[in-house]
Amino acid sequence: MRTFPKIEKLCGQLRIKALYQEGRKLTVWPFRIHCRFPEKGTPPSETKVLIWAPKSLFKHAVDRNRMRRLMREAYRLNKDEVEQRGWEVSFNYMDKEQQSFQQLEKAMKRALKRLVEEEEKQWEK
RNA sequence: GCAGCGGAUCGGCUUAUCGCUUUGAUUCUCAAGUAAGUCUGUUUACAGAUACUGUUUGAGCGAAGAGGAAAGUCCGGGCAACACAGAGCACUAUACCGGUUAACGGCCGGCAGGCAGUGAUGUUUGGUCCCUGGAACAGCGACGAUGGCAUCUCUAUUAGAGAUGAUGAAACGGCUACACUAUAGGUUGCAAUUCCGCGUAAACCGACGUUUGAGGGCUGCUCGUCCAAGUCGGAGGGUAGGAAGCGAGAGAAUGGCACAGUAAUGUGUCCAUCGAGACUAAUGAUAAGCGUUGUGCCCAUGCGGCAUGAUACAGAACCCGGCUUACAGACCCACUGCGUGC
Repeated sequence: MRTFPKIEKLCGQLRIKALYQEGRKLTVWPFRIHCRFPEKGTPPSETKVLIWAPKSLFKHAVDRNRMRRLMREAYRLNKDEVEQRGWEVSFNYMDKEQQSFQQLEKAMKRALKRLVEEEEKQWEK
C-alpha cells in the first residue's frame, strides 16, 4: 500500500540540522534536495522525508500548505522503490510559480531516479 | 421598475479511487506482548500458573476533523508565574451626558456644533488652562509613515542604538508636540507554567562579603518590605526528548421562545445546538459530474438548448469579547429619491 505514516517523516531539530550540514546537495528542478545515504550493508529501514516550501516564495500559509500537499502526494505515489533504503531526504520547492500535480509527479520521478544513481555512486567509492 | 442608503444571514455540493490526524466517550472486534490485579505454593519475600480484569503495540470496523474573517496582533478579559502585588514619582492610555458589560479605547441611546448629500444617511468635533483659531503653524506618509515582527551588526547590564527585509494605514481626524485636572493600569506572557526522563556539583578558578549587613527576591527610579551567610563572574559539562497545560467538564457559549428595556443588553433554568487539537505542524490528492453566475448564439418566452468564461479572500496553534483589514458571488429586511399604474 502507498501509505505515508509518521515514521516516514523526518522529525527532530538535531537530525534536520545534521542533514543540512552533512548531507549532499542536488538540484532537480523544481526541487532542491538534501540527502544522506546509509553505509553499505546496514539493515533496511524506513526512508525519512522532509517536504516544505519556503515562506519567501509563498507568503500565504494557504499556498505553502498546497505546495506541500502536492509534493507529498507526488512522493507517496512514487516511493515504492526507495521506501526501505533508510535515506534521509529533504525536498525544498524552488519555483516561484505554483506547478500542477502532473508536473510535480514527473519531476518527482526524475528526482528519485537521480537519488538512486547517487546512492550507487557513493557505494562505489 | 430604476437608482441609492442602512442592517442581518450565507459563502459551494456529490460520486469513485488512494491517503493523513484524533478517537472507541450510553459502543467495538481480532492478533501479538506484558504478570500490576487474581490464584497456588513455600514463606514473609520469592517461585510458579493464568490473558478473566488492567495495560502496550498493530490490524479491521465505526465516529469526528479549519474560518467569517482561522488573518493583522490594535484594545479588553480569563488562565499562569513572579513576593496575594504596599507607597510615592515617572510613564502610558482615555476625556460632552447617560446606559450596557467579566472588561474595554467596544457597543447602545441622547445633547450641541461643523462638513457632504434633494433625501434615507454618512462623516467629524466636544474636560480645564491658554487662545481669533487647537493639530492652527511646521514636519513625516501608498515613492510605504507610526507601530509591532524577522535577520544581522555595534555598544553593552537582562538593555539600548543602527541597518536590511517582509508587512500595509493598524482604537478614532493616517502619524509626530505641549501645561493642568480626573479616571484607569504591578510586571511578564502558553516558547507562561508543572511533572517525568537525561545529567548532577554541597566540585574547580577568580572577585566581593558575614550584622556598621555584600548580594538577591523577573517593575523605569526611590522608599518600604521579604530572603540572606553566602553572592556574583569565569571555565567546563548536560539537555533541547516525552507527558500535562490542550478542549467530551465546551461556557462571561450560540440560536429560538417568553418577559423587562427605545436600544445595547439582562432574566429564565422552557426548548434546541455546539464535541478539530496538529507539533518541520493532520484536516488532503486525482478524476468525473452538479450547483450558482457573466457573455454570445439558437428556437421563440421555457427561466429552455448549445458554446465559452468566472467560482473570491484565505489555513486553527491556550481560550474568550471586540476592533481593523481582505473578499467572487448569493439572499432577506427596513428606509430614501425619481418614474409609472390603481
